[in-house]
Amino acid sequence: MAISADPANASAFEKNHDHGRCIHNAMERALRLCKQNGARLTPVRQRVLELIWQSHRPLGAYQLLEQLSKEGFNSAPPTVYRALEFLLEQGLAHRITSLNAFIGCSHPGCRHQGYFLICRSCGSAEELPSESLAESLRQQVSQRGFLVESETVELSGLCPDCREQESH
Amino acid sequence: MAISADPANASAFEKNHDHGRCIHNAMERALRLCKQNGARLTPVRQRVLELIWQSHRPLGAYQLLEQLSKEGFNSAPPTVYRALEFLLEQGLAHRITSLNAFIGCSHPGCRHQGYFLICRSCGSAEELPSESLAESLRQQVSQRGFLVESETVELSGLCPDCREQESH
DNA sequence: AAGCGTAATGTTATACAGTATCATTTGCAG
DNA sequence: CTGCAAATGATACTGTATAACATTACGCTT
Repeated sequence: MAISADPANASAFEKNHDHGRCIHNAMERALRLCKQNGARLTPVRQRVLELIWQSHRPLGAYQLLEQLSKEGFNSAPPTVYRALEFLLEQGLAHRITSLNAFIGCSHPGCRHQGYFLICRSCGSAEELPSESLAESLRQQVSQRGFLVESETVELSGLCPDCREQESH
Repeated sequence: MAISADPANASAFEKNHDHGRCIHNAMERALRLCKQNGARLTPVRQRVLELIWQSHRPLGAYQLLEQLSKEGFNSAPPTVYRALEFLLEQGLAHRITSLNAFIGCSHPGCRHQGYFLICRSCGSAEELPSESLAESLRQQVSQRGFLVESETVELSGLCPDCREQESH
């Protein structure tokens, strides 16, 4: 599999991109967006965001909690759930319902629902930004007079890399 | 809103269809399918299937459990989860991930993933059998070399009836 | 700089969802 | 009727998420 041209904006399924830079960029964007919205990216919130960016795999609330606890943060469930709620509100993270887990949003700022591809083998999840898909969903549904307010679209299977592995 | 032509096969959002008949039909089909597959539709399993058919709204495992308990069935969680597992395997029920709840399958027998429209106001959920949607999902995704094994597509919002209500 | 209101965090407890494990019973093929 | 496999019973536990209330920190006004 080829390495994407821009290492800071690579696919989650690209195992070799410059992840340090990738996280750094994400944090910069997050700070900018929060300032812009008059929202406070406090230490816990920032740290949670970093953690869910660090692994390109969705993380559960209690995994995050454990890490936070190691780092001296308060370690009761509400702490992490509040931080996550904030990040979801600001459009900085997504929730992966089918995994009870959370992941950083790869296109923060623009209002959107995430459509996700989740690899059952390596656990990575990638956001699928497809306007045409959104369009065809909307079309199907409005035909029936249904008003869509939120969408959960999560496809699970094998990412290109793992698919290759398994065929050996 | 008009009453659908076939009362036994109405939309979940049709509040006035012949629901007794609707359940009856579902149970007949279920029995036939199980016999066909050499699977045993035991009393708990049958009752759970009836319960999730009765309300056109997805029911949580513990709601089901409570009802079973009232009716003298064993009332420990594994009982209901086993029954649900069986029904999912047989393609008689679906799981609605975003609600942690379960609903009867309206097209049992044919292998398919359910795409769901869920009304946040009345709680009904309806299966959206859209081949074209499935097609466009598959297309988007195979472009990226991803192999889809299972799909979760759940759209939440307002059903036609509730939409009307709210506009008053 | 002091005081004040709101937002954020701390703390405890509990609700809700799902599974592991092992014992017991039931249904059915031989 | 016997012996195996499938189904159920029973207990305990793991994991996910929120309610409720106390306390602290922040930023604005005066």
